[in-house]
Amino acid sequence: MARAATTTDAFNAVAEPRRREILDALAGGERSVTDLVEHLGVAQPVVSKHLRVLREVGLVGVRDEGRARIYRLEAGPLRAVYDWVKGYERLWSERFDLLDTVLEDLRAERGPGQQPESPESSQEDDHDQP
Amino acid sequence: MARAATTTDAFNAVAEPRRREILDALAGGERSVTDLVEHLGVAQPVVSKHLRVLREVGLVGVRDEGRARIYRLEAGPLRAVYDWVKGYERLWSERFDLLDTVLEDLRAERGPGQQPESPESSQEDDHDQP
DNA sequence: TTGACGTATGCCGATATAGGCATACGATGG
DNA sequence: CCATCGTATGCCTATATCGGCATACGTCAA
Repeated sequence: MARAATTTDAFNAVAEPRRREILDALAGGERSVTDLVEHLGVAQPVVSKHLRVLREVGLVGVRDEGRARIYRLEAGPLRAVYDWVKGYERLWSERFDLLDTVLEDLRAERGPGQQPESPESSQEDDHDQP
Repeated sequence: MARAATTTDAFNAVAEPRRREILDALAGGERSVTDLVEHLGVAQPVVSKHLRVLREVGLVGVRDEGRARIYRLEAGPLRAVYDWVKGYERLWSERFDLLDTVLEDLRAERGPGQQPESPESSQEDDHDQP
């Protein structure tokens, strides 16, 4: 067996940095291939090939305008990536690990039978690294 | 040039579904290799190899316990993925907002007891598979 | 020690990739 | 019709991959 095709899903398509750059560029608005070629500073066939991959996973859409092809971002498939990685958000902050420990300690101190006050509601703190 | 190594970064490491499964499993707590083998239902060498990749990008850590090796999640590197994809979140939300607007308009147009005018909404969708 | 256990590694084969280069192709303007 | 522009595609090479299988390695129990 070989590695999964880049066109398998957004995860694989987006693993390539150049393709991320393309998406980043398109996030600023529609662009023609030539536009992207200039923006990325790589050969045109390279860009066209990456665009093909992105199109196949539904991350970009195309529109014909005269002899040019205008590409646009279609972020939908990224949602799978987002949804997956989002679940790990709370895990990468050491500070948060510390907080976890503290909370656990508190819970323990309070003793069994006591409920911690609705910890479910405080979900959206932004845990940044110092 | 070939495709970037899976050990290049979290993006590449995580493109493999099996490795995501491993991380998901480890999110529930430390696990030995045998544990993971059972959990995933694949051959042991396969698991060991995936774990190697994950270790090389810093997504897991190991600890020796007797003859077993206990792996733990180390989510840090996922932050790069999260930070990148997070920027796109609002784009599919916007889409929904748009949809909401359209639906609202339709509802308003229809009014109490009115029919919606045949919506010619469907835009592009050029999902092609050559 | 011997042997069983838990893991890691080596080798193989089939498959794809990314980019370089040349070229094919459709649209447009003389 | 012909030349040119804007893009896509084909061919090529070097390189990795993932999984299967066998096996090496370290640890623990008799």
